[in-house]
Amino acid sequence: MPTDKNIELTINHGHAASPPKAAKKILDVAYDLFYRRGIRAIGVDEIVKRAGVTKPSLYRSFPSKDELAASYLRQYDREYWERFDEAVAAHPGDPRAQISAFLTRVGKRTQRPDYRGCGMTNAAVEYPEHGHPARVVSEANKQELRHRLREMAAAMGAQDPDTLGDGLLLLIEGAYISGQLFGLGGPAASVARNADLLIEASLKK
Amino acid sequence: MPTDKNIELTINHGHAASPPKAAKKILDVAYDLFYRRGIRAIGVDEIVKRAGVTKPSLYRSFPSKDELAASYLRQYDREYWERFDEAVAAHPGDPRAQISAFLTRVGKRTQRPDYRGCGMTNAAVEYPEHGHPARVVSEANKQELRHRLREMAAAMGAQDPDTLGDGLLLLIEGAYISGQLFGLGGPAASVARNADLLIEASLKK
DNA sequence: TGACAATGTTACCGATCGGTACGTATACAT
DNA sequence: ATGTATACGTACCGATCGGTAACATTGTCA
Repeated sequence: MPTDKNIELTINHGHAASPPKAAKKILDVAYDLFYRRGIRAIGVDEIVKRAGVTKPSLYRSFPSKDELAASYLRQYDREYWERFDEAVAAHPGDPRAQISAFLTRVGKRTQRPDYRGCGMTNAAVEYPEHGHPARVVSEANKQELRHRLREMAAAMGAQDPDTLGDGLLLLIEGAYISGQLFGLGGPAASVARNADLLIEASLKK
Repeated sequence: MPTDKNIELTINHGHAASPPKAAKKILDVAYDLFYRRGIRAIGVDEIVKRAGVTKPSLYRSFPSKDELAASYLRQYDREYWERFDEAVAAHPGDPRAQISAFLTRVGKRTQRPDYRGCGMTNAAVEYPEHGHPARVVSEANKQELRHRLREMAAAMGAQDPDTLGDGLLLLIEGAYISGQLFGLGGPAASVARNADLLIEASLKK
């Protein structure tokens, strides 16, 4: 991702206390609304209204609504890998424990009453057209997830690391979706246990 | 689902050869467009244009766009269980083979170049609001799927049938989503193999 | 103080959104 | 032939969509 002219890079450009606080407020509000109610469902008018600013402020910081959505997803991406890396860092050198920690966390998140699934997954569903700014970010996130899972499956000594890594990804995506579909007590609650069973069955004997 | 005032029940009401064919064309076109590009992404104008009819024709057969979307999903639901029951009927009395057959089929479907995921899942993502006509149909479909999978898991002698059933559901939903995210060669291709591993690890020893 | 750049505001654009009032065409029964 | 019911089309509605032109305000420099 070589070109990135978005707000997250220009938010404090020099002057110590010159505040483009509007851009931050806009992104914060857009993040919340896009995640909770969907990107297509939210109009720019509602975003600027809730952010307490006006439309031109939005369009001076973001070239378009689609790019604002992409910025939201880039923010989501950062926080996503933060959570992932926390689980990894908690169990150095033990990929199986890392996965277990991450999936336990995912399982818990999916049981929260306001859980709305994975922002990345949802965006890809909302924008099937290849090349859409939001979808590009989403696809990159998922490719990275697949890559990491396959590597961890190899590190934990799976017979077929690619299959196990992909199996874990299927369980994770299933948890994201069924978390928002079934709510509390849904199948997503069992993602960690099922992943553990799958891992156990996939290791070299 | 006791009340159902929609077109599928009134499409041939008496006169042998004088049905409102407009309604069928509308539903067919809506099915295709809603599935391929998303419900929110498609306006009623495009539907009637592609169907070769006019807007009042649509609103005479369907009370609203939301209800048209619900009708599309009811149609999707019927075809869904048709496919499911075919896999079941192919292996009478052998739930494990039934699941295997269904998941092999799902895996193949997800690898088709124009695959766009599960219409039910996608609709639930597009409409997070509880009670939305489209979401109601989608949730019912998923509840039924969960129920059937848990029953089949019990029938095949799982140690913890509910956990295995839910695990299979997670894999299936993961396949639906990653099928449209990764396309050909994505993780969804391995859904049947991973399900088999999970089943093997979940049976009573 | 004056100049400049950045940010904010008012008011508006054409296009499209879901939905409808109302007139027309066709078929059948009387 | 003429009523009656049904299906379909023309033309339109207000609201909202994403986006912008022109102007006012602000803070930071010299």
